[in-house]
Amino acid sequence: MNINEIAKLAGVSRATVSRYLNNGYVSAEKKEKIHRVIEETGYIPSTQAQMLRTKRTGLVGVIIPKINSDSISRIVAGIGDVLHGEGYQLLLATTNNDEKEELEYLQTFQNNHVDGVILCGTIFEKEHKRLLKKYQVPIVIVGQYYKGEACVYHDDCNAAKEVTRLLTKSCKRIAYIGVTPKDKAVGTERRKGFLAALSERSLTEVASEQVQFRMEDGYQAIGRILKKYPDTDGVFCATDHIAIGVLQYLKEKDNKIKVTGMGDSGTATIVEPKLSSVHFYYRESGKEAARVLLEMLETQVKMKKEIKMGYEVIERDSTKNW
Amino acid sequence: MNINEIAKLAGVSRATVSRYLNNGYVSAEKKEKIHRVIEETGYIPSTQAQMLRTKRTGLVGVIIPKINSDSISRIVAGIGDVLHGEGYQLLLATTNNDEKEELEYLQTFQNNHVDGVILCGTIFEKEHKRLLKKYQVPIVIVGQYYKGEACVYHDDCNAAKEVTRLLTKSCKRIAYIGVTPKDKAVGTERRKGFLAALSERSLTEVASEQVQFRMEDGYQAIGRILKKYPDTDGVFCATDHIAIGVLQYLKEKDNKIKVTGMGDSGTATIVEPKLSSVHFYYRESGKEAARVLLEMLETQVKMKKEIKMGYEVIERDSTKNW
DNA sequence: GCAACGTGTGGTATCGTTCTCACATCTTGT
DNA sequence: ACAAGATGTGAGAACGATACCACACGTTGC
Repeated sequence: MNINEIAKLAGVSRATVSRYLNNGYVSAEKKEKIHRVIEETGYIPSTQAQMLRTKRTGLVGVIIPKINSDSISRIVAGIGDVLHGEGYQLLLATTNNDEKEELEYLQTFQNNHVDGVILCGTIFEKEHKRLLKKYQVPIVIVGQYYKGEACVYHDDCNAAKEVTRLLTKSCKRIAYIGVTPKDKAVGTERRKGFLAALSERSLTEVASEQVQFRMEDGYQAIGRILKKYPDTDGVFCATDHIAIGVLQYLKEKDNKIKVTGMGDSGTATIVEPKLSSVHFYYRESGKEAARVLLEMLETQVKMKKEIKMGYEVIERDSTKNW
Repeated sequence: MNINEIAKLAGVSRATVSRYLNNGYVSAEKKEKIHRVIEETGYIPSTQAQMLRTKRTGLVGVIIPKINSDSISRIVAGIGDVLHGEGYQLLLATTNNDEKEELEYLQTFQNNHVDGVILCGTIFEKEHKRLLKKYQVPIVIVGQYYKGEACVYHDDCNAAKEVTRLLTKSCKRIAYIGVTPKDKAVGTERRKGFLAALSERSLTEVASEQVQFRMEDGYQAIGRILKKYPDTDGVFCATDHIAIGVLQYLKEKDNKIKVTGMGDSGTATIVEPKLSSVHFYYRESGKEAARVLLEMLETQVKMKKEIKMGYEVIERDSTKNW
């Protein structure tokens, strides 16, 4: 069932059917006829043919490190909120934190397929910069500041600074557990904020560990730290996941030092003690990124809008006496 | 840059370039020439044109109620594991638990766009049955048993039964908190298993609440139950989320009755007491569903394979004396 | 010697749309 | 009354690939 058949059945030309489906400029009489035929046959235009002809796919590629993450699934949900409403579908690509896969997907998406890309990135190396510099498809980066491209990011530095103050107000020997500085947002910025808060009080960190994003990493890191510096009285963790691993260790050892996380994951209020953390409006970030992309798609202009999202420090029990 | 240009530059016909890209049957000499031209120009075949011509899109539609869920994100991850490897991309559609949206996406996907569909369904009503009966696109249902279609589902009934035994071995006045029976897997089957375990010991439930999937629902439901039946000594919850809400309430009231969940979400080991639950191999379910779909895509046969996945009961602290 | 087959090649039709153009008709304003 | 514009229509050319067909050549086997 194609547009030709419909045209024949309705006794009009193919072009008129096409207009009926798109512009207008069709007489009421023929409109009625075409409408009836389409109704009867259940005809639906071939998206493939439309894609070929119009160069629009109605697809937006979303590249994420992994789906099974609180923050990322919220971002994706936000993107969906906005884009689904505008008739776009999300083409999801998970990279499993593999930089090479990420680059591959960027390539794939660029070549074809999608009208735009939203990149939920973590690490940007030379290869990324080269690729992004001459990227053909509208792209928005979310979760990281990236000079020269549209991006929606979080005020990681100040957020980290403020949450660290929950520690510095009562602790003197504070340790740091974070991630690789290659991750500018989570690794570098949060560390910068952490150190800024310490120097406000003329403190220096007791110890610093660099780990992955998993709970076990936090668990083990705090073990190493406490072994070496048993008098540590506060721990800053770059993510809630890490912090929860830390709490688990502390509970086992019945060591009630203070802990902060970042991200306010769903589990932050479930652990005991409830975790002090920073809430980022991830869903909003996703929405915002989608809106910027939409704007680029509509105007066809590559604008390098940079949107910094707010945050909210939430003090719970892990920075009190528990 | 299209296949014509490449053909011209390489001094061969368009067809030969096409063969070079697909079958073979090209002389070494021309292969070399074409290869060089493609290399130089960075030419990439238009997916849109390929889609139109071949009727293959390389896309698989995945319909899920919401992305921000432990079980679902694991299923999606599993689907991705398998399908990405075979050159398919996932087209994600979230329905926000809205039946109408789900039907819409099913329609959208059927009409065009995708080679196959994986439906992560919850509720199947008349409308679904009508639609699925004459569905044109290979489809696999995951998470629910569905007669007449390929499906990958879990042994919810026996899993619920076994996990309930963790309660019946020491409790006599057991309450039930579940979800709507419209959800066959989570609502009906799990309840059936629960009741079966009770009757093994000639027990009857003390109370039964039907709620949504959120933590707050569990929190409030257990409040209502304990108000009416303060001597309740065990609670079966149809999902971990609900159970965690229940635990939160119990901790606040310092009431240490026994609790079970189902699904073994990431938070089950984080709450205090650690939650006894059932582990479903969601990621495997996703993989399995993807494999079944692949088989259907390859053979072009609509097979109604039904795969029941295993489970593992995990006893933790919430069914011990905590 | 020639039928049968495998290999290699190009021409052309085709997929199902939308776009451009030419032209016809119907409203306006002056 | 007539130009200018809005409205309405269809023919035919794209879009960029693959599929099908015809044909050419070289090798076999009998």
